[in-house]
Amino acid sequence: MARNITPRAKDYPEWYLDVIKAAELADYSPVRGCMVIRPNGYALWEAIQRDLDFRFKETGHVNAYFPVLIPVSFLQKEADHVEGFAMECAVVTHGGLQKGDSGLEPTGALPEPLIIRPTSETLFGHMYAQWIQSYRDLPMLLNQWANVMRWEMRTRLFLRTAEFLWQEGHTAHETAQEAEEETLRMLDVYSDFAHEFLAIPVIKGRKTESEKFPGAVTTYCVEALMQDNKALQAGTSHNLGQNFSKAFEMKYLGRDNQLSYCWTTSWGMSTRLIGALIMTHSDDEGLILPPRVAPTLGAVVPIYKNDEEKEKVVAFCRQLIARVCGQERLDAALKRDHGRELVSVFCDERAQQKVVLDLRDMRAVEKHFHWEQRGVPFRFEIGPRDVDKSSFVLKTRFDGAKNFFDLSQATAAWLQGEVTRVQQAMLDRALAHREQNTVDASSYDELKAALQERKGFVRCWFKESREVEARIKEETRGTVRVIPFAQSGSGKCVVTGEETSEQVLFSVAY
RNA sequence: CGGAGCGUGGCGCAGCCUGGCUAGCGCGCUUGCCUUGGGAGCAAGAGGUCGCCGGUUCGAAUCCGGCCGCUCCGACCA
Repeated sequence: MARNITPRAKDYPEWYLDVIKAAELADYSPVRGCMVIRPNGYALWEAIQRDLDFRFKETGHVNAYFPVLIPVSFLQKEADHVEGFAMECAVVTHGGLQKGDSGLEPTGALPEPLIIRPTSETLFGHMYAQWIQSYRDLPMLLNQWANVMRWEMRTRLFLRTAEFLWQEGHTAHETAQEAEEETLRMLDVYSDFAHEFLAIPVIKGRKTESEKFPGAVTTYCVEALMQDNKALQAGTSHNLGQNFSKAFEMKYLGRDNQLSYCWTTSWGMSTRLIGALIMTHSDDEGLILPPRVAPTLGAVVPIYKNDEEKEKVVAFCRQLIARVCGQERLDAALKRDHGRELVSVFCDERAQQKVVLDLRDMRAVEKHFHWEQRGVPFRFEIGPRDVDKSSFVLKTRFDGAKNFFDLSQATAAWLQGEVTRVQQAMLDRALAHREQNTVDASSYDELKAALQERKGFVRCWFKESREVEARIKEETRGTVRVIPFAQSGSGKCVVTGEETSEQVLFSVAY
């Protein structure tokens, strides 16, 4: 159907890139591994930021901004951390350029090289050490929205790029228990956000030792399953224990008048979520956005044959928009967008969502494809026949449903009802996909077969072991994605036969 | 970094093996007409140092050498 999009069944990675291109979400940059996030894509990130940021504020966090450059010596202070990140750091060695024989060349070598942050634990540690004096300064609950850089070998738009946008929360606490509570609280925030806002079902749990964050005591994660049955880590929350506070001398004078090291955490979600959004919901026709996320919630497409019909139909479209968005918002939009072919009417300023009246001089069918590929959740189709009946057609993007409504039914509350309904239906559909693609394995052969056949999440009893995990990864490309919190009973490890009380989910991951 | 492939208008490609006139085609773009309930049609246009550097030759997109870049597959990863 969509002639510019490769069907998923033919080539899933190609489909993914086609969807991004068709929806104009991102483009490649002149620099290898980097991407330009285009307005349609950035609007998704803004929507994610708005909702997530509110959840951070609700849980007592405040935002700050830390610089992008970090002294190399900082990275060295925590042994595991260096080892984990050293190879993927971009390094700044010079402060200037001069004209040389073959064009501009670096000059002014720095006494100590700087790294472009791959993450900011070290810098937060350094500052926290200065800001935290006593238990009265705790907990310290900061977050920052920032870019980070990791020199990746291979990149994919949104899923893995050299530079990406994210938020990183960094907190310091008085006790180990408080830090653990914070780590788990933020994991809940991530899980709720994924379900409620992105309509992406995720599984909460813990990472194995080999998958955890370099420098963490424990890493928790929310893990999602994509349409092609590969897993995607959607967010992580780390309990850093006292590893960083010892490395950076983050000490506080306690209620007992003794100096103690802080207990710290960090947690993050990134622009990778946009990739998750695409690979969870979209279809062969293009992008599908959950209605709460969509910057353009609805597109109104008038259908007409001649000027007389056009006038009649467009007037009706305005009536419809006035009912759904409010007359004042429509008037403001008509004034602002006067003479433009697309009139954007806010239906919710706070959520920055709008309904667009499409007055472009194109055939209606082409407009349909246009909005469809961009994932707009609702399309209002209005032709002369509808005007005569005082009705309109509502097409729902996620299931292709076409329904007739009377103009009198169209209200802001009605649209919100549709939003709620579709949002839930999309979550349900994604959840059903995950459940249908979660299988059990009771032997190593079954595990191997399931991973090789890309069955999705493969659940089995497993006794955690670096060596065994490495072997399985070698043989199947599969890894332990998550050790879910929800556990009951015990069984024998499918590989070693040892008794264990943990079932894990294996999968091949992005 | 190892293996494979590819660089020709914005995108996708043909031409290269076997050198030769003005470098083609599809999509897209611009203008006009005509159309408009699932990607119409016609007409006229705009747009290319054939990745870069060098060599062979009367003559190079085409042959030779070097370099650069990109994509895919592995090792590494939010």
